[in-house]
Amino acid sequence: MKRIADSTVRRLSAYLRFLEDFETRGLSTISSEELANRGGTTSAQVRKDLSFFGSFGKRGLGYSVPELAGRLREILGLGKEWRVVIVGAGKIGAALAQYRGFRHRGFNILAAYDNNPDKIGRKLEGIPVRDIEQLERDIQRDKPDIVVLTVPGDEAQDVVDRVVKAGVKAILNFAPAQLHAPVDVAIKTVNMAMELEGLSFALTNRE
Amino acid sequence: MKRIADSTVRRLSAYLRFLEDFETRGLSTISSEELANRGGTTSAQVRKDLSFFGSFGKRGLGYSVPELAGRLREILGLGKEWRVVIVGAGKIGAALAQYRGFRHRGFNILAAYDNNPDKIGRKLEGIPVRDIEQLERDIQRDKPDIVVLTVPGDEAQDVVDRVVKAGVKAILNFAPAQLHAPVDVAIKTVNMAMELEGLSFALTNRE
DNA sequence: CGGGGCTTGTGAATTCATTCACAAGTTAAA
DNA sequence: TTTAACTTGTGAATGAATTCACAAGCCCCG
Ligand SMILES: NC(=O)c1ccc[n+]([C@@H]2O[C@H](COP(=O)([O-])OP(=O)(O)OC[C@H]3O[C@@H](n4cnc5c(N)ncnc54)[C@H](O)[C@@H]3O)[C@@H](O)[C@H]2O)c1
Ligand SMILES: NC(=O)c1ccc[n+]([C@@H]2O[C@H](COP(=O)([O-])OP(=O)(O)OC[C@H]3O[C@@H](n4cnc5c(N)ncnc54)[C@H](O)[C@@H]3O)[C@@H](O)[C@H]2O)c1
Repeated sequence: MKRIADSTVRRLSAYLRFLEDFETRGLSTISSEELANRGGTTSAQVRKDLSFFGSFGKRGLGYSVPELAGRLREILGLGKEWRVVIVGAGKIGAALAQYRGFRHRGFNILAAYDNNPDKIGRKLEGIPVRDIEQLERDIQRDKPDIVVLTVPGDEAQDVVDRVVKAGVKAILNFAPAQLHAPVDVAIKTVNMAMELEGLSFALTNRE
Repeated sequence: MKRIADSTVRRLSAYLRFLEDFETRGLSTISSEELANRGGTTSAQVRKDLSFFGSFGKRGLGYSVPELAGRLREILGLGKEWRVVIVGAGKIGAALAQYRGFRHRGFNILAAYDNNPDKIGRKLEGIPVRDIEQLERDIQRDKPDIVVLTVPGDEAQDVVDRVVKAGVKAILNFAPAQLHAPVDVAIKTVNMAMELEGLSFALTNRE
Protein backbone atom coordinates (compact mmCIF):
# COMPACT_ATOMS: atom_id res chain seq x y z
CA MET A 1 0.00 0.00 0.00
CA LYS A 2 1.11 3.51 -0.84
CA ARG A 3 2.55 5.32 2.14
CA ILE A 4 -0.03 7.60 3.76
CA ALA A 5 1.11 11.00 5.02
CA ASP A 6 0.79 11.79 8.67
CA SER A 7 -1.22 14.88 7.88
CA THR A 8 -3.74 12.74 6.02
CA VAL A 9 -4.22 10.44 9.00
CA ARG A 10 -4.77 13.40 11.31
CA ARG A 11 -7.44 14.74 9.01
CA LEU A 12 -9.17 11.37 8.80
CA SER A 13 -9.33 11.45 12.57
CA ALA A 14 -10.93 14.88 12.43
CA TYR A 15 -13.42 13.82 9.76
CA LEU A 16 -14.49 10.93 11.95
CA ARG A 17 -15.17 13.27 14.86
CA PHE A 18 -17.36 15.51 12.68
CA LEU A 19 -19.20 12.52 11.26
CA GLU A 20 -19.99 11.27 14.76
CA ASP A 21 -21.38 14.67 15.51
CA PHE A 22 -23.53 14.57 12.37
CA GLU A 23 -24.60 11.05 13.27
CA THR A 24 -25.94 12.07 16.67
CA ARG A 25 -27.81 14.88 14.97
CA GLY A 26 -29.50 12.32 12.78
CA LEU A 27 -28.19 13.52 9.42
CA SER A 28 -27.77 10.75 6.93
CA THR A 29 -25.59 12.19 4.17
CA ILE A 30 -22.84 14.78 3.95
CA SER A 31 -20.85 16.30 1.10
CA SER A 32 -17.09 16.75 0.99
CA GLU A 33 -17.79 20.48 1.02
CA GLU A 34 -19.62 20.36 4.35
CA LEU A 35 -16.99 18.11 5.87
CA ALA A 36 -14.31 20.52 4.68
CA ASN A 37 -15.96 23.65 6.06
CA ARG A 38 -16.26 21.97 9.39
CA GLY A 39 -12.62 20.94 9.49
CA GLY A 40 -11.01 24.03 8.09
CA THR A 41 -9.85 22.39 4.89
CA THR A 42 -11.06 22.13 1.28
CA SER A 43 -13.44 19.74 -0.39
CA ALA A 44 -10.73 18.59 -2.81
CA GLN A 45 -8.55 17.75 0.16
CA VAL A 46 -11.29 15.67 1.74
CA ARG A 47 -11.91 13.73 -1.45
CA LYS A 48 -8.22 13.19 -2.08
CA ASP A 49 -7.70 11.94 1.48
CA LEU A 50 -10.52 9.43 1.11
CA SER A 51 -9.44 8.39 -2.37
CA PHE A 52 -6.31 6.73 -0.97
CA PHE A 53 -8.53 4.12 0.62
CA GLY A 54 -11.31 3.64 -1.89
CA SER A 55 -14.40 5.44 -3.10
CA PHE A 56 -17.10 5.73 -0.52
CA GLY A 57 -19.37 8.45 -1.90
CA LYS A 58 -22.19 8.78 -4.38
CA ARG A 59 -21.81 11.37 -7.13
CA GLY A 60 -24.38 14.11 -6.95
CA LEU A 61 -25.28 13.12 -3.40
CA GLY A 62 -22.33 12.90 -1.07
CA TYR A 63 -21.38 10.34 1.56
CA SER A 64 -23.59 8.25 3.80
CA VAL A 65 -22.71 9.45 7.29
CA PRO A 66 -22.84 6.09 9.09
CA GLU A 67 -21.13 4.27 6.28
CA LEU A 68 -18.26 6.73 6.00
CA ALA A 69 -17.85 6.79 9.78
CA GLY A 70 -17.61 3.01 9.75
CA ARG A 71 -15.06 3.05 6.96
CA LEU A 72 -12.94 5.60 8.78
CA ARG A 73 -13.03 3.58 12.02
CA GLU A 74 -11.88 0.60 10.04
CA ILE A 75 -9.09 2.52 8.31
CA LEU A 76 -7.92 4.01 11.60
CA GLY A 77 -8.02 0.65 13.33
CA LEU A 78 -10.62 1.71 15.84
CA GLY A 79 -12.64 -1.46 15.59
CA LYS A 80 -10.71 -3.18 18.36
CA GLU A 81 -9.82 -2.39 21.97
CA TRP A 82 -6.27 -1.15 22.25
CA ARG A 83 -4.38 -2.05 25.40
CA VAL A 84 -2.47 0.88 26.87
CA VAL A 85 -0.12 1.32 29.82
CA ILE A 86 1.19 4.57 31.25
CA VAL A 87 4.77 4.85 32.48
CA GLY A 88 5.24 7.71 34.97
CA ALA A 89 2.36 8.23 37.39
CA GLY A 90 3.03 11.94 37.89
CA LYS A 91 0.81 14.91 37.24
CA ILE A 92 0.39 14.52 33.53
CA GLY A 93 0.25 10.73 33.78
CA ALA A 94 -2.55 11.04 36.32
CA ALA A 95 -4.49 13.48 34.15
CA LEU A 96 -4.24 11.10 31.20
CA ALA A 97 -5.18 8.07 33.30
CA GLN A 98 -8.40 9.82 34.21
CA TYR A 99 -9.18 11.08 30.73
CA ARG A 100 -12.39 9.51 29.47
CA GLY A 101 -11.76 10.61 25.88
CA PHE A 102 -9.38 7.66 25.59
CA ARG A 103 -11.58 4.85 26.81
CA HIS A 104 -14.40 6.24 24.74
CA ARG A 105 -12.36 5.62 21.60
CA GLY A 106 -11.35 2.11 22.56
CA PHE A 107 -8.06 2.86 24.30
CA ASN A 108 -8.16 0.78 27.45
CA ILE A 109 -5.68 1.80 30.13
CA LEU A 110 -4.53 -1.30 31.96
CA ALA A 111 -2.06 0.11 34.49
CA ALA A 112 0.44 2.82 35.34
CA TYR A 113 4.07 2.26 36.36
CA ASP A 114 6.29 4.39 38.60
CA ASN A 115 9.55 4.12 40.50
CA ASN A 116 8.41 6.17 43.48
CA PRO A 117 7.54 3.85 46.41
CA ASP A 118 4.97 6.38 47.66
CA LYS A 119 2.97 5.97 44.45
CA ILE A 120 3.33 2.22 43.92
CA GLY A 121 0.29 0.28 45.11
CA ARG A 122 -2.07 3.23 44.93
CA LYS A 123 -4.78 3.70 42.35
CA LEU A 124 -5.38 6.48 39.84
CA GLU A 125 -9.11 6.58 39.24
CA GLY A 126 -9.32 2.83 39.44
CA ILE A 127 -6.09 2.21 37.54
CA PRO A 128 -3.40 0.44 39.60
CA VAL A 129 0.06 2.02 39.93
CA ARG A 130 2.66 -0.71 39.76
CA ASP A 131 6.37 -0.92 40.40
CA ILE A 132 8.46 -0.08 37.35
CA GLU A 133 10.52 -3.17 38.18
CA GLN A 134 7.61 -5.33 37.03
CA LEU A 135 7.40 -3.54 33.69
CA GLU A 136 9.01 -6.18 31.48
CA ARG A 137 7.28 -9.06 33.20
CA ASP A 138 3.90 -7.38 32.91
CA ILE A 139 4.47 -6.52 29.26
CA GLN A 140 5.13 -10.19 28.49
CA ARG A 141 1.93 -11.11 30.27
CA ASP A 142 -0.48 -8.28 29.37
CA LYS A 143 0.82 -7.52 25.89
CA PRO A 144 -0.06 -3.84 25.80
CA ASP A 145 -0.20 -2.34 22.31
CA ILE A 146 0.73 1.19 23.29
CA VAL A 147 2.89 2.77 26.01
CA VAL A 148 2.19 6.34 27.12
CA LEU A 149 5.41 7.88 28.37
CA THR A 150 5.13 10.51 31.08
CA VAL A 151 8.43 10.28 32.93
CA PRO A 152 10.96 13.15 33.16
CA GLY A 153 12.85 13.90 29.94
CA ASP A 154 16.15 12.34 30.96
CA GLU A 155 14.51 9.03 31.90
CA ALA A 156 12.54 8.78 28.68
CA GLN A 157 15.09 7.06 26.43
CA ASP A 158 15.79 4.40 29.07
CA VAL A 159 12.13 3.53 29.32
CA VAL A 160 11.88 3.43 25.52
CA ASP A 161 14.76 0.98 25.32
CA ARG A 162 13.16 -1.24 27.94
CA VAL A 163 9.68 -1.36 26.45
CA VAL A 164 10.98 -1.77 22.89
CA LYS A 165 13.09 -4.71 24.03
CA ALA A 166 9.99 -6.18 25.65
CA GLY A 167 8.18 -6.01 22.31
CA VAL A 168 6.10 -2.81 22.40
CA LYS A 169 5.55 -1.31 18.93
CA ALA A 170 3.88 2.04 19.67
CA ILE A 171 4.70 4.86 22.06
CA LEU A 172 2.98 8.16 22.82
CA ASN A 173 5.61 10.38 24.40
CA PHE A 174 5.03 13.50 26.49
CA ALA A 175 8.61 14.01 27.61
CA PRO A 176 10.53 16.81 25.90
CA ALA A 177 13.13 14.50 24.42
CA GLN A 178 14.16 13.25 21.00
CA LEU A 179 13.66 9.51 21.21
CA HIS A 180 15.36 6.85 19.16
CA ALA A 181 13.92 3.43 18.36
CA PRO A 182 13.88 0.89 15.51
CA VAL A 183 11.82 1.92 12.48
CA ASP A 184 9.12 -0.64 13.15
CA VAL A 185 8.27 1.14 16.41
CA ALA A 186 5.83 4.03 15.96
CA ILE A 187 6.54 6.99 18.22
CA LYS A 188 4.46 10.14 18.47
CA THR A 189 5.76 12.94 20.63
CA VAL A 190 3.55 15.64 22.10
CA ASN A 191 5.83 18.49 23.06
CA MET A 192 3.91 21.25 24.71
CA ALA A 193 6.88 23.52 25.21
CA MET A 194 7.42 23.36 21.45
CA GLU A 195 3.81 24.34 20.82
CA LEU A 196 4.11 27.31 23.14
CA GLU A 197 7.32 28.36 21.42
CA GLY A 198 5.45 28.18 18.13
CA LEU A 199 3.00 30.71 19.55
CA SER A 200 5.85 32.84 20.82
CA PHE A 201 7.31 32.82 17.32
CA ALA A 202 3.98 33.73 15.77
CA LEU A 203 3.50 36.64 18.17
CA THR A 204 7.03 37.85 17.61
CA ASN A 205 7.22 37.57 13.82
CA ARG A 206 3.99 39.07 12.56
CA GLU A 207 4.70 41.37 9.68
CA MET B 1 9.47 38.44 5.56
CA LYS B 2 9.09 35.14 3.75
CA ARG B 3 6.60 32.85 5.40
CA ILE B 4 8.28 30.29 7.63
CA ALA B 5 6.87 26.77 7.70
CA ASP B 6 5.53 25.40 10.92
CA SER B 7 7.83 22.41 10.64
CA THR B 8 10.81 24.75 10.49
CA VAL B 9 9.79 26.54 13.68
CA ARG B 10 9.39 23.23 15.50
CA ARG B 11 12.87 22.21 14.48
CA LEU B 12 14.35 25.51 15.61
CA SER B 13 12.79 24.83 18.98
CA ALA B 14 14.43 21.43 19.05
CA TYR B 15 17.82 22.82 18.01
CA LEU B 16 17.64 25.30 20.86
CA ARG B 17 17.06 22.51 23.35
CA PHE B 18 20.10 20.61 22.09
CA LEU B 19 22.22 23.74 22.14
CA GLU B 20 21.31 24.37 25.76
CA ASP B 21 22.37 20.86 26.51
CA PHE B 22 25.69 21.43 24.75
CA GLU B 23 26.07 24.72 26.56
CA THR B 24 25.79 23.13 30.00
CA ARG B 25 28.35 20.56 28.91
CA GLY B 26 30.71 23.41 28.14
CA LEU B 27 31.12 22.81 24.41
CA SER B 28 31.72 25.98 22.46
CA THR B 29 31.11 25.05 18.83
CA ILE B 30 28.90 22.61 17.00
CA SER B 31 28.47 21.63 13.36
CA SER B 32 25.20 21.30 11.50
CA GLU B 33 26.01 17.60 11.27
CA GLU B 34 26.12 17.14 15.04
CA LEU B 35 22.97 19.17 15.54
CA ALA B 36 21.25 17.05 12.89
CA ASN B 37 22.26 13.70 14.38
CA ARG B 38 20.92 14.79 17.71
CA GLY B 39 17.60 15.89 16.30
CA GLY B 40 16.91 13.11 13.86
CA THR B 41 17.27 15.27 10.76
CA THR B 42 19.97 16.08 8.19
CA SER B 43 22.72 18.67 8.17
CA ALA B 44 21.33 20.25 5.01
CA GLN B 45 18.00 20.67 6.76
CA VAL B 46 19.63 22.38 9.71
CA ARG B 47 21.52 24.80 7.49
CA LYS B 48 18.48 25.52 5.35
CA ASP B 49 16.37 26.19 8.42
CA LEU B 50 18.90 28.65 9.77
CA SER B 51 19.45 30.28 6.39
CA PHE B 52 15.94 31.76 6.47
CA PHE B 53 17.10 34.02 9.27
CA GLY B 54 20.68 34.85 8.39
CA SER B 55 24.07 33.17 8.47
CA PHE B 56 25.33 32.42 11.89
CA GLY B 57 28.09 29.90 11.30
CA LYS B 58 31.75 29.93 10.31
CA ARG B 59 32.77 27.84 7.33
CA GLY B 60 35.15 25.08 8.23
CA LEU B 61 34.30 25.41 11.90
CA GLY B 62 30.60 25.31 12.65
CA TYR B 63 28.45 27.41 14.94
CA SER B 64 29.28 29.07 18.24
CA VAL B 65 27.00 27.33 20.71
CA PRO B 66 26.15 30.34 22.89
CA GLU B 67 25.77 32.65 19.93
CA LEU B 68 23.49 30.34 17.99
CA ALA B 69 21.42 29.66 21.11
CA GLY B 70 21.03 33.41 21.56
CA ARG B 71 20.00 33.89 17.95
CA LEU B 72 17.42 31.13 18.20
CA ARG B 73 15.96 32.58 21.39
CA GLU B 74 15.67 35.88 19.60
CA ILE B 75 14.04 34.34 16.53
CA LEU B 76 11.60 32.37 18.65
CA GLY B 77 10.76 35.41 20.74
CA LEU B 78 12.00 33.87 23.96
CA GLY B 79 13.79 36.99 25.14
CA LYS B 80 10.77 38.29 26.97
CA GLU B 81 8.40 36.95 29.62
CA TRP B 82 5.16 35.81 28.07
CA ARG B 83 2.01 36.25 30.12
CA VAL B 84 -0.23 33.20 30.11
CA VAL B 85 -3.62 32.39 31.57
CA ILE B 86 -5.31 29.00 31.73
CA VAL B 87 -9.04 28.66 31.14
CA GLY B 88 -10.46 25.46 32.67
CA ALA B 89 -8.97 24.46 36.02
CA GLY B 90 -9.66 20.74 35.58
CA LYS B 91 -7.27 17.84 35.55
CA ILE B 92 -5.23 18.80 32.53
CA GLY B 93 -5.35 22.49 33.42
CA ALA B 94 -4.00 21.68 36.86
CA ALA B 95 -1.19 19.55 35.46
CA LEU B 96 -0.17 22.36 33.12
CA ALA B 97 -0.39 24.99 35.86
CA GLN B 98 2.13 23.00 37.83
CA TYR B 99 4.44 22.29 34.94
CA ARG B 100 7.79 23.91 35.52
CA GLY B 101 8.91 23.42 31.93
CA PHE B 102 6.79 26.45 31.04
CA ARG B 103 8.05 28.97 33.55
CA HIS B 104 11.57 27.83 32.80
CA ARG B 105 11.15 29.02 29.20
CA GLY B 106 9.67 32.37 30.14
CA PHE B 107 5.99 31.47 30.07
CA ASN B 108 4.59 33.02 33.20
CA ILE B 109 1.21 31.67 34.27
CA LEU B 110 -0.78 34.48 35.85
CA ALA B 111 -4.05 32.78 36.74
CA ALA B 112 -6.54 30.05 35.93
CA TYR B 113 -10.27 30.56 35.29
CA ASP B 114 -13.16 28.21 35.90
CA ASN B 115 -16.94 28.28 36.15
CA ASN B 116 -17.20 25.76 38.95
CA PRO B 117 -17.85 27.54 42.28
CA ASP B 118 -16.03 24.78 44.15
CA LYS B 119 -12.81 25.62 42.32
CA ILE B 120 -13.03 29.40 42.27
CA GLY B 121 -10.94 31.03 44.99
CA ARG B 122 -8.63 28.05 45.44
CA LYS B 123 -5.03 27.89 44.33
CA LEU B 124 -3.26 25.52 41.95
CA GLU B 125 0.35 25.37 43.08
CA GLY B 126 0.31 29.05 43.93
CA ILE B 127 -1.75 30.07 40.90
CA PRO B 128 -5.14 31.58 41.77
CA VAL B 129 -8.30 30.11 40.29
CA ARG B 130 -10.67 32.93 39.38
CA ASP B 131 -14.27 33.16 38.28
CA ILE B 132 -14.73 32.88 34.52
CA GLU B 133 -17.06 35.88 34.80
CA GLN B 134 -14.05 38.09 35.46
CA LEU B 135 -12.28 36.85 32.35
CA GLU B 136 -12.83 39.86 30.08
CA ARG B 137 -12.18 42.37 32.83
CA ASP B 138 -8.96 40.64 33.83
CA ILE B 139 -7.78 40.37 30.23
CA GLN B 140 -8.19 44.13 29.84
CA ARG B 141 -6.16 44.65 32.97
CA ASP B 142 -3.50 41.95 32.83
CA LYS B 143 -3.07 41.80 29.05
CA PRO B 144 -2.08 38.13 28.81
CA ASP B 145 -0.32 37.19 25.58
CA ILE B 146 -1.45 33.57 25.48
CA VAL B 147 -4.53 31.67 26.63
CA VAL B 148 -4.26 27.95 27.37
CA LEU B 149 -7.64 26.34 26.77
CA THR B 150 -8.51 23.30 28.88
CA VAL B 151 -12.30 23.35 29.06
CA PRO B 152 -14.54 20.58 27.67
CA GLY B 153 -14.73 20.43 23.88
CA ASP B 154 -18.20 21.91 23.54
CA GLU B 155 -17.30 24.97 25.61
CA ALA B 156 -14.10 25.68 23.72
CA GLN B 157 -15.42 27.81 20.86
CA ASP B 158 -17.34 30.04 23.27
CA VAL B 159 -14.23 30.73 25.27
CA VAL B 160 -12.29 31.43 22.07
CA ASP B 161 -14.89 33.98 20.97
CA ARG B 162 -14.72 35.69 24.34
CA VAL B 163 -10.95 35.92 24.61
CA VAL B 164 -10.53 36.93 20.98
CA LYS B 165 -13.03 39.72 21.48
CA ALA B 166 -11.06 40.82 24.52
CA GLY B 167 -7.93 41.10 22.39
CA VAL B 168 -6.00 37.87 22.88
CA LYS B 169 -3.88 36.91 19.85
CA ALA B 170 -2.60 33.42 20.73
CA ILE B 171 -4.30 30.29 22.02
CA LEU B 172 -2.97 26.87 22.96
CA ASN B 173 -5.94 24.51 22.80
CA PHE B 174 -6.22 21.08 24.41
CA ALA B 175 -9.90 20.54 23.72
CA PRO B 176 -10.73 18.10 20.92
CA ALA B 177 -12.48 20.71 18.81
CA GLN B 178 -11.90 22.53 15.55
CA LEU B 179 -11.70 26.19 16.55
CA HIS B 180 -12.43 29.19 14.37
CA ALA B 181 -10.90 32.63 14.85
CA PRO B 182 -9.68 35.57 12.76
CA VAL B 183 -6.45 34.98 10.85
CA ASP B 184 -4.44 37.29 13.07
CA VAL B 185 -5.07 34.98 16.04
CA ALA B 186 -2.59 32.12 16.29
CA ILE B 187 -4.11 28.87 17.47
CA LYS B 188 -2.27 25.63 18.14
CA THR B 189 -4.27 22.58 19.03
CA VAL B 190 -2.84 19.62 20.89
CA ASN B 191 -5.20 16.75 20.27
CA MET B 192 -4.14 13.68 22.16
CA ALA B 193 -6.93 11.49 20.88
CA MET B 194 -5.71 12.26 17.38
CA GLU B 195 -2.19 11.23 18.28
CA LEU B 196 -3.41 7.95 19.72
CA GLU B 197 -5.45 7.33 16.60
CA GLY B 198 -2.30 7.95 14.59
CA LEU B 199 -0.67 5.11 16.54
CA SER B 200 -3.73 2.94 16.02
CA PHE B 201 -3.46 3.58 12.29
CA ALA B 202 0.25 2.77 12.29
CA LEU B 203 -0.30 -0.50 14.16
CA THR B 204 -3.17 -1.45 11.88
CA ASN B 205 -1.64 -0.57 8.52
CA ARG B 206 1.86 -2.02 8.63
CA GLU B 207 2.61 -3.78 5.40
C1' DC C 1 -37.38 10.32 -20.43
C1' DG C 2 -34.43 14.37 -20.91
C1' DG C 3 -32.21 18.26 -18.88
C1' DG C 4 -30.49 20.98 -14.99
C1' DG C 5 -28.20 21.02 -10.83
C1' DC C 6 -25.10 18.70 -7.78
C1' DT C 7 -21.21 16.08 -6.21
C1' DT C 8 -17.66 12.56 -6.56
C1' DG C 9 -13.13 10.76 -7.99
C1' DT C 10 -8.90 11.67 -10.07
C1' DG C 11 -5.14 12.92 -13.39
C1' DA C 12 -2.57 17.21 -14.13
C1' DA C 13 -0.79 21.45 -12.45
C1' DT C 14 0.94 23.90 -8.83
C1' DT C 15 2.84 24.99 -4.57
C1' DC C 16 5.62 23.86 -0.75
C1' DA C 17 9.44 21.27 1.70
C1' DT C 18 13.52 18.61 1.65
C1' DT C 19 17.74 17.00 -0.20
C1' DC C 20 21.71 17.43 -3.29
C1' DA C 21 25.90 19.13 -4.51
C1' DC C 22 29.42 22.31 -4.69
C1' DA C 23 31.87 26.98 -4.53
C1' DA C 24 33.71 29.57 -1.01
C1' DG C 25 35.63 30.29 3.44
C1' DT C 26 38.20 28.65 7.73
C1' DT C 27 41.68 26.19 10.39
C1' DA C 28 45.73 23.73 11.42
C1' DA C 29 49.80 21.61 10.34
C1' DA C 30 53.99 21.16 7.65
C1' DT D 1 53.04 29.85 2.36
C1' DT D 2 50.92 25.88 0.70
C1' DT D 3 48.04 22.08 1.30
C1' DA D 4 44.60 19.01 3.30
C1' DA D 5 40.60 18.51 5.83
C1' DC D 6 36.37 20.56 7.24
C1' DT D 7 32.11 23.06 7.18
C1' DT D 8 28.91 26.65 5.80
C1' DG D 9 25.45 28.78 2.77
C1' DT D 10 22.68 28.36 -1.11
C1' DG D 11 20.90 27.75 -5.89
C1' DA D 12 19.09 23.83 -8.38
C1' DA D 13 16.95 19.29 -8.35
C1' DT D 14 13.95 16.33 -6.45
C1' DG D 15 10.13 14.79 -3.89
C1' DA D 16 5.71 15.41 -1.36
C1' DA D 17 1.35 17.55 -0.50
C1' DT D 18 -2.28 20.39 -1.97
C1' DT D 19 -5.23 22.48 -5.25
C1' DC D 20 -7.34 22.74 -9.82
C1' DA D 21 -10.45 21.43 -13.05
C1' DC D 22 -13.43 18.50 -15.30
C1' DA D 23 -15.50 14.05 -17.01
C1' DA D 24 -18.62 10.91 -15.15
C1' DG D 25 -22.41 9.62 -12.36
C1' DC D 26 -26.65 10.46 -9.62
C1' DC D 27 -31.11 12.68 -8.34
C1' DC D 28 -35.16 15.20 -9.05
C1' DC D 29 -38.49 17.65 -11.52
C1' DG D 30 -41.28 18.57 -15.30
N1 LIG E 1 2.86 18.46 33.91
C1 LIG E 1 2.65 18.88 32.68
O1 LIG E 1 1.70 19.59 32.43
C2 LIG E 1 3.55 18.51 31.56
C3 LIG E 1 3.38 19.14 30.36
C4 LIG E 1 4.18 18.80 29.27
C5 LIG E 1 5.14 17.84 29.43
N2 LIG E 1 5.31 17.23 30.58
C6 LIG E 1 6.35 16.21 30.67
O2 LIG E 1 5.80 15.02 31.17
C7 LIG E 1 6.72 14.36 31.99
C8 LIG E 1 6.12 14.20 33.38
O3 LIG E 1 5.77 15.46 33.89
P1 LIG E 1 4.97 15.62 35.22
O4 LIG E 1 4.65 17.03 35.38
O5 LIG E 1 3.89 14.61 35.28
O6 LIG E 1 6.12 15.24 36.27
P2 LIG E 1 6.00 14.46 37.63
O7 LIG E 1 7.30 14.62 38.32
O8 LIG E 1 4.74 14.83 38.31
O9 LIG E 1 5.85 12.96 37.15
C9 LIG E 1 6.89 12.13 36.73
C10 LIG E 1 6.65 10.76 37.34
O10 LIG E 1 7.56 9.83 36.78
C11 LIG E 1 8.08 9.03 37.82
N3 LIG E 1 9.37 8.52 37.37
C12 LIG E 1 10.55 9.15 37.29
N4 LIG E 1 11.49 8.35 36.77
C13 LIG E 1 10.88 7.19 36.51
C14 LIG E 1 11.34 5.97 35.97
N5 LIG E 1 12.59 5.80 35.56
N6 LIG E 1 10.45 4.97 35.83
C15 LIG E 1 9.16 5.13 36.23
N7 LIG E 1 8.68 6.27 36.75
C16 LIG E 1 9.55 7.28 36.90
C17 LIG E 1 8.15 9.92 39.01
O11 LIG E 1 8.14 9.18 40.22
C18 LIG E 1 6.87 10.76 38.84
O12 LIG E 1 5.77 10.14 39.48
C19 LIG E 1 7.97 15.22 31.98
O13 LIG E 1 8.83 14.74 30.97
C20 LIG E 1 7.44 16.56 31.60
O14 LIG E 1 8.43 17.34 30.95
C21 LIG E 1 4.53 17.54 31.68
N1 LIG F 1 -7.41 14.95 31.14
C1 LIG F 1 -6.65 14.72 30.10
O1 LIG F 1 -5.66 14.03 30.19
C2 LIG F 1 -6.97 15.31 28.76
C3 LIG F 1 -6.25 14.87 27.68
C4 LIG F 1 -6.51 15.40 26.42
C5 LIG F 1 -7.46 16.37 26.28
N2 LIG F 1 -8.17 16.77 27.31
C6 LIG F 1 -9.17 17.81 27.07
O2 LIG F 1 -8.94 18.87 27.94
C7 LIG F 1 -10.17 19.42 28.35
C8 LIG F 1 -10.28 19.35 29.85
O3 LIG F 1 -10.15 18.00 30.26
P1 LIG F 1 -10.04 17.61 31.80
O4 LIG F 1 -9.78 16.16 31.85
O5 LIG F 1 -9.11 18.54 32.48
O6 LIG F 1 -11.54 17.84 32.25
P2 LIG F 1 -12.07 18.41 33.64
O7 LIG F 1 -13.53 18.19 33.63
O8 LIG F 1 -11.23 17.90 34.74
O9 LIG F 1 -11.77 19.98 33.50
C9 LIG F 1 -12.55 20.88 32.80
C10 LIG F 1 -12.68 22.13 33.66
O10 LIG F 1 -13.25 23.18 32.91
C11 LIG F 1 -14.23 23.83 33.71
N3 LIG F 1 -15.19 24.45 32.81
C12 LIG F 1 -16.19 23.87 32.11
N4 LIG F 1 -16.82 24.78 31.36
C13 LIG F 1 -16.22 25.96 31.58
C14 LIG F 1 -16.41 27.27 31.07
N5 LIG F 1 -17.36 27.55 30.18
N6 LIG F 1 -15.61 28.25 31.52
C15 LIG F 1 -14.65 27.98 32.41
N7 LIG F 1 -14.39 26.76 32.92
C16 LIG F 1 -15.18 25.76 32.50
C17 LIG F 1 -14.81 22.75 34.59
O11 LIG F 1 -15.35 23.31 35.76
C18 LIG F 1 -13.56 21.92 34.90
O12 LIG F 1 -12.88 22.38 36.03
C19 LIG F 1 -11.25 18.63 27.64
O13 LIG F 1 -11.58 19.28 26.45
C20 LIG F 1 -10.56 17.34 27.34
O14 LIG F 1 -11.12 16.73 26.21
C21 LIG F 1 -7.94 16.28 28.58
